[in-house]
Amino acid sequence: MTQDAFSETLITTASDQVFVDMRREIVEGSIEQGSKISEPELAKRYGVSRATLREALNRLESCYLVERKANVGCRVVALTAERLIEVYQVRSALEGLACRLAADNMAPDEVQSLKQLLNQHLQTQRVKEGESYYQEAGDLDFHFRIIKGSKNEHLIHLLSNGLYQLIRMYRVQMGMVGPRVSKAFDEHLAIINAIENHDGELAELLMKRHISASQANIQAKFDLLAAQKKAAQ
Amino acid sequence: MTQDAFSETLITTASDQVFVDMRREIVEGSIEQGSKISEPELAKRYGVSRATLREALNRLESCYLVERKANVGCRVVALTAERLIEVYQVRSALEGLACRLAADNMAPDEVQSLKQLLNQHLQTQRVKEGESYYQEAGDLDFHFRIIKGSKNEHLIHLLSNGLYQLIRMYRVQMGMVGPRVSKAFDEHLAIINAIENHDGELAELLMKRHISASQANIQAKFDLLAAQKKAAQ
DNA sequence: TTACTACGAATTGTCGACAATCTTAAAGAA
DNA sequence: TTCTTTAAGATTGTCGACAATTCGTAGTAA
Repeated sequence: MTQDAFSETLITTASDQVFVDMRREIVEGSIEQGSKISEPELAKRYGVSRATLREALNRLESCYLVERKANVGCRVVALTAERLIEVYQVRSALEGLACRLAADNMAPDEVQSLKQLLNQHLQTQRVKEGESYYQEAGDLDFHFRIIKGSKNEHLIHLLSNGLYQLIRMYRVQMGMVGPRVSKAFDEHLAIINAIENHDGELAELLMKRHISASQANIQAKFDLLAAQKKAAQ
Repeated sequence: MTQDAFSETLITTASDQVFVDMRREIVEGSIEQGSKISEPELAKRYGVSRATLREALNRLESCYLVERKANVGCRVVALTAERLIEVYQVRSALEGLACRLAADNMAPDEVQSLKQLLNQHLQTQRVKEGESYYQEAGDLDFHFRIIKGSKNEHLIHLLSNGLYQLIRMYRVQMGMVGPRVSKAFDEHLAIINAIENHDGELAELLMKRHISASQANIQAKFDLLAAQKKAAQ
């Protein structure tokens, strides 16, 4: 029984393992977006029965990575520009809330630890100059800590088990390693300061802006890729 | 193949039917909150195999009505005061967003139809004087229409398939038929006016307030019931 | 050629049985 | 007595097979 990195999923059963594996493959694009999922084929590939695979598919559906139709089957979700907007609208509202709650509920040592993490990121960033570390794992870590700091279990579940896998999927598959690294760092700093001052209103506002900027960044990348794709035809 | 009233669930398979039936029983309290669910027992009761039942349980889990632990089993969610607060914090953020979006995206005829519905509610209310109709179905209908008016599919799914069943569970089991009926009507009117004027900011604010009031109302009932329960011991 | 129908292959939904795990209760040791 | 250990019982997880439905194809008629 191990624990998964990207959500607090305890891996105890075979279907847990298949769920986590498939999730990784979908997020990273090994299993192509929009592609149909054949139950018999994948069951054989993961070495489990169809019942076990279907259990995993059910859970992938609840985090919006696949879509099912009765008697038809399962498809990996398709990353469209429209859906990106929808997801980020929801994310902004929820993570804004998380930030406001965190300003009230985060323990002082949690805040200190988060500030320390930011400093550490700054060091790493200076050395590696635009290395993808910060943008990927570091940014995720920052957001997760604030989400947890809200102490709202329902909200935490909704974001970390629900939305974030889909958001990661966009980021990974769009290849987000842009020039937003240093800007994002400053924004993170401002947010944590607001939280430290228990200024929930400001923290919420800053987080919403931060997320809007992130959305704009991904959207630009999306349009760029779409244009390249069109030119290649 | 029929359609379910409380979410756009198309009932095609046996597990669909079990899912909808169980959901109703849990929301209404026929299946007691906090109680353990025995797979063999319920499978027999619904006349399906365990596989089919488990499929339904998976979906009940994704709308937060049951909780599962690996190798241990399934429990109906317990309605606590803490959870009520958490859920309403999330609801307020999401439905506030829905309202803001609806102010931009709702079609004029949808707005008119909603105003008409409100008038109809007013008539009914005058006749039946505090009858539970408005509080239950009418209020739900109002909120659902605005949620749909946001045109954000992800948000719509999150609210109608996710949160609202849990919210209904609180309302039904707390026996919400209070004196908020007329007040709620006025609040609804103000909200739809803001939407009609495309004033998203105001609409969001009003909706958040409306939901806060609703939360306070349920919370009061919750405390009352808790006090009665304590006195009875 | 085009549209419709009917058939067959493949896929999904459902079932009953077996294996792995947890829970309960009894038995034994400190 | 109280705590630990162990074994039986029950419950969940997993499997392979069968039934129901869908999708593609070939064939027929207009």
